[in-house]
Amino acid sequence: MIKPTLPQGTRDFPPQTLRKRQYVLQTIREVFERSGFQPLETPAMENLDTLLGKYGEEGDKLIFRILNNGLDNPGKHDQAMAGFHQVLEGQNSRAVTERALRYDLTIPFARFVAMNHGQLSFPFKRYQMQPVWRADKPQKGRYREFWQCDADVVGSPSLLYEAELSEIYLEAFRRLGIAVQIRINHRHILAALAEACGGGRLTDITAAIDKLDKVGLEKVMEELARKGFDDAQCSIIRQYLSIEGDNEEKLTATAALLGTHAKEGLTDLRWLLTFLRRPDGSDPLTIDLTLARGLDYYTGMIFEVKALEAVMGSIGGGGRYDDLTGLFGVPGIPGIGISFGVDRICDVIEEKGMFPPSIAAGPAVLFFHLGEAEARQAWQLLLALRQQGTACEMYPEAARFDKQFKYAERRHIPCVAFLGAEEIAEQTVRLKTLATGEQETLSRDAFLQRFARP
RNA sequence: GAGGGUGUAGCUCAGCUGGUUAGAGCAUCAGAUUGUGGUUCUGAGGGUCGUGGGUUCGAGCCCCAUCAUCCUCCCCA
Repeated sequence: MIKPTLPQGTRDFPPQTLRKRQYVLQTIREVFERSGFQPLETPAMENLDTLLGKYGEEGDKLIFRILNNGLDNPGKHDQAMAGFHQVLEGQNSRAVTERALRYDLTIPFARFVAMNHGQLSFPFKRYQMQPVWRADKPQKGRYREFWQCDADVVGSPSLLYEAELSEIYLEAFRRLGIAVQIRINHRHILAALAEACGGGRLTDITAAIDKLDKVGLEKVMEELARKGFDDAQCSIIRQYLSIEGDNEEKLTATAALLGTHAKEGLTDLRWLLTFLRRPDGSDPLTIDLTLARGLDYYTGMIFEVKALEAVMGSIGGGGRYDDLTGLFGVPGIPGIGISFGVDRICDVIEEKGMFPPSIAAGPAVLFFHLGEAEARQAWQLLLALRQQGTACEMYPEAARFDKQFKYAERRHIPCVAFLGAEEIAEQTVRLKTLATGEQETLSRDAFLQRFARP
């Protein structure tokens, strides 16, 4: 016999935990649906080719690959051996693995759109809530299997969707009771910065400046110097990172520093901020010029959501991509999407103790088991209660009362019903509310009425 | 991929510089009362101390390895 364990970074979800997750999923789903997004699901696994090269070099390493079946087939022995040698040299081999678990929901969606663009009417708005897998090393807020909730729109370059998705973030986190900061930036601005530094090396720059709030300005500049940026280039980046103030001030300062190269990005940001501006003049979004986001396919506005009042990495992110389906041979379909990190969101709500107590509630009524004959009568009432849509159950045997009470308490069942000899004789039922200890004797009709939904 | 912490009862943990039969609280079960529990009292079950080696007269404690888990860096949701 072996000790049962879970694969690293995966978790079981016992009932109490799952209720919390479902509450989060349901809340987000309602916001998606209300905004006109339609549900979509894709398979847990994709062809490896579909995923490789879409998430950057690091991303490829974190994709869970599925070993092909039948590798022990003697007829294919040589092929398999050759494949393994390729794998050992760090290359991919279809002879060994040709499928992989999905890494996110965006690329599978792009694959879906590329396959079905003839049937879809654009703009196409879909949401998707499914687990994804990453071969990361687990730690706080990081799992190998976790859920994402994505909303994407493809087939329109309109900034109206930047606005719509922003409002979805705001509304969802408002409903969940999480205080967040939603940060935005624009890839064009980052590109303009790289341009001002002589072009190219965009990744080196973004990787370094992304760490600003974590390691501080001086460490960032050290890293850049180490990577071979000269004084003139460092000076520009230093000025860029030194830009502070409110959104308006950041826009102005960036325009002054980067000039025409950044114009398009700045115009987009300004439009979005103005569009979303609240009646009191406040901006619900915050410009963060250091925000880069690792995913290669973003080309326009980028988003990231941080929980305030909680130590946690980002709990959501997204951005616009001009040509995601182009990777699959269908060019010219621009899109934008956002993602909710459900597991981290659950962790934050748990940390803040913000889950509504109601989600722990069990069935409405527990029927006590008072003996074989009594239980038979009570069972009929139980069925009638269920028929009208009220959740209820019966204790399985005529155990001591304290056991039956304790069971009700543990299951968070608020009421218990007694149907014993007396009640049967009088055609009544005795109802006790556990929280208050109150008891009352009701006719069976009145009893059913008590739990009937309005 | 690099580096650290922690593994003792179902859960949370104690266990001294290595020394008899490894403990506590909670939980569970049984009993004291039985058509109304949660307070109280009594008792019981449950641990090859993560696993495998080593040092020692003697290891839960020291050493090595291994596994699991948590955390930090990298990167991310």
